[in-house]
Amino acid sequence: MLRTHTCGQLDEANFGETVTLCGWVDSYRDHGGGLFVDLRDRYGLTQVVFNPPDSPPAVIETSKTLRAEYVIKVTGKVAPRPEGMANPKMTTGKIEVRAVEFELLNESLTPPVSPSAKEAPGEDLRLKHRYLDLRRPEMQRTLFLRSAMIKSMRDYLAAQDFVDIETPILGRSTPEGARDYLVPSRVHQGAFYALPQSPQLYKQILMIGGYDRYVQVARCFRDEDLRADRQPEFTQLDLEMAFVDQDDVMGVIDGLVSNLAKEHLGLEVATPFPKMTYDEAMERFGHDAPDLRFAMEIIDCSDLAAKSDFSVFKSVVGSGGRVRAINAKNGKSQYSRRGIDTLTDYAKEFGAKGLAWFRVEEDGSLGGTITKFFGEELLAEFAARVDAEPGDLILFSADNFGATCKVLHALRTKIGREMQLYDSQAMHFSWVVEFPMFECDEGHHYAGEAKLAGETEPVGGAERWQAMHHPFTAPLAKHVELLASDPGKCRAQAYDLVINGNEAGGGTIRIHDAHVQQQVFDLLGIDETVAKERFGFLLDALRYGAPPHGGIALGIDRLVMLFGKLDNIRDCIAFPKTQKATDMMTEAPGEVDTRQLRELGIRRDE
RNA sequence: GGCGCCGUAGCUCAAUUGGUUAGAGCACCGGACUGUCGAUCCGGAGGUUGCGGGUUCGAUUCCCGUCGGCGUCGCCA
Repeated sequence: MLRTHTCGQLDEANFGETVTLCGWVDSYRDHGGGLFVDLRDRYGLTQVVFNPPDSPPAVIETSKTLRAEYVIKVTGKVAPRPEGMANPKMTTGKIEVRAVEFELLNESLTPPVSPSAKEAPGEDLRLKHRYLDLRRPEMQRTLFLRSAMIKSMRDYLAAQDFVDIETPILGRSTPEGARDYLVPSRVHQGAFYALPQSPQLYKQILMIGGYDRYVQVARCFRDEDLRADRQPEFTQLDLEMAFVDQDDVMGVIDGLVSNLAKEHLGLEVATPFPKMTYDEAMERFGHDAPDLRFAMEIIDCSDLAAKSDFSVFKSVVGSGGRVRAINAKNGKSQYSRRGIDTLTDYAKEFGAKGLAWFRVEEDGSLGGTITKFFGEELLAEFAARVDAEPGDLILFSADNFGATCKVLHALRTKIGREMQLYDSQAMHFSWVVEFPMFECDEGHHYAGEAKLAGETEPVGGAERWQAMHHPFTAPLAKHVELLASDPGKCRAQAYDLVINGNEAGGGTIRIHDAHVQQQVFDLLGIDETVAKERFGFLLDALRYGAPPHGGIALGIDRLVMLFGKLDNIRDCIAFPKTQKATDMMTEAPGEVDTRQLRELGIRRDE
C-alpha cells in the first residue's frame, strides 16, 4: 500500500503519528510562505500543510506546482490545528497533516468537470468526462448507496434460502413486448441472439429445475426510447419461487424492502404494505402506480354532469364516457386564470380537448365561466360531491374512462408537486394487485371500457387482446371462467410494487395448467405453431412436472433513485446512456470494420 | 417519429426593440503574501456566440434547416 491511512479517518487519536496519505488535490491555498492542500479520496478530505518549520524548503517549493486534481502521495505528522483554526465543516477539521515529504504521482489537465464544485456542470460534460464526474461526492454517495443496497438484498435473500443463479445474456428473441437488442451469430450466419429483456423464461425453467427459490441481480436490455427513469440496459433484482401464492411473493418483498428502508433510510415501515386493486387505483387515482403520499383523489361526477346543459358533459356521458374531477384544495390562489390556462395546455399534452373548471368563491359557491350551464341546485350538488370549500379549484376531465385517467393523473401529479402536497423526503410503499389479464390491442389502458361514439372499434369485434404482462400470467382462480365469457373482466395474479408514484417492480404467478395456458394463447391469437416456435422449450418443460410458481422483479436503478432522492436514473448508474442511447464517453455505438461484418454475413444497406 | 426547453471563454452565466471593441465570477498564466480553509491583493491571456443558410446597412438576438443535451407524448409483454 502506498498509504497508511485514508483522507477520512484521521482525528485527535492520531496526534503525533507519522502517516502517508494518497489522493487528489481538491483545492489549494497558496499563502506565500506556505501552502495548504485539501487532499481528497473517496473517504473524505484532509488538510495537508506545507509550511515551515515542519516542511523542508524544497518540499514547500515543489508544492507550489500543485493544481486541482493532481494526484499526490504525502508523508507527514498528524498535528492539531492551531488554537481557533479548527474547521467545524470538515470531519477531519481538528487535525492536519504537516508534510515532510511528498511525491507527485500524476498531474491533471484543468478539469472541465470540477469534483469540488458546489454545483455540477451540464450533464453532457459530466457524461463525456465521467471519470471526473464520478469523483464528485454526490455521485460517490449514490454509488455507495447502490452497492450497499444490493448487498443488503443479497444478504437478506440468501438468509432465506434463495439461490443466486446466473442466466444467459445471449438468448433467443421472443418478439413480444419491447424491441430486442440483437447480436449476430458468426457460426450461424443470418441467425441472431437477443439480449434478455428479463430472465423471465429462464427463471421459470429454474423452478421446473427444482431450485425453488432463485434470485439474480440481472442486467436487462430493451431497445425502446429513453426517459428520466428508463435506460436501455438496466438492472433488476429478479426472483422466482415455487410452491407459493402471490401473498407469499409479496410477503418476501415486504420484508426485503422494509429492511432496505430501515438499513438505508433509517425508516421503520409497517408491513405488509397496503394493497389496492388495479381497478380501484384507476378509479381513485387514474393510474396503475398511484402516488399515495397525498390525497386529491378523483371524484366521479358523471351522474351530475348528465343533468347539466353543458354540451361537452352531456354528450360524453350520453355516449358512455365519464366526467370526473379532482379538487385542488386551496388551488385558487396557486392557479390564477393564467395558471389555469397553463394547466389546460398541460392537460392537452395528455390528450385532453379542454379543461372545465370551477373555482370555489369565499361564500362557498361555485364560480367560473361554465357555471351558466348549471342550475343553482345542480351547482350545489357538484359542490357537495367534490367537498368544495372556499379557495378550492375543481378541475374536470370529460372523456372515455381511459382518457380521463390519463389527464387527471397528469394534473394530479403536477399539482401535487407544485403545491407541495407531500414531504419530499416521505416514502410510501404499496402494492397494486389484480391487474387485467388483457388489454385491448387498440391501446386504451383499460380493458373492457366503453368506447365513445365515433371511436374505431377493434378490427374483428372485441377479440384482439394483448397480454398485459406476459402470456404465462395466471388469472385469479375465481376468474378462470371469464377467459371464455368476458376476457376483458378477467383479472390476473399480478402485482406491482409502487413507491411514491413509481412502479418499482412487478411480478406474477405463472400458469401451470396446460388447459388454461391454451385458452390464454387462443385469446392472444397465438396458435400452436407460433407458440411452439416461440416458447416451445418452456411448453415442453411445463409437461415434465412443473411446480406452481411465481416471482417478481424489482428495478434496482429505480429503487436506488428513490432511496437516494434523485430525479433521474442516470445519476445512480456509473456509466449511463444518453436519451439517444449513446455513451458520450466511449462514443458507443460505433462503426465496425467491414471485415467484422463480412465474418458475420452482414452487409450494410446502402 | 411528434411537441417543448437549452446550446455564448475550460466551467457557470450576462449582453437594452436588432446597434460601439460580446462582459462578469470561478478556473488558467505571471507577480505579491507565514495559518488558510470558496484565502486575499495586483496584472495577464482566453471567443468560428454548436454548425449551415436566410432576412437586414448591421444578427448572440429574428426566420429556416441541422447537430447535440434534457424533459415529455407515442413506445416500454
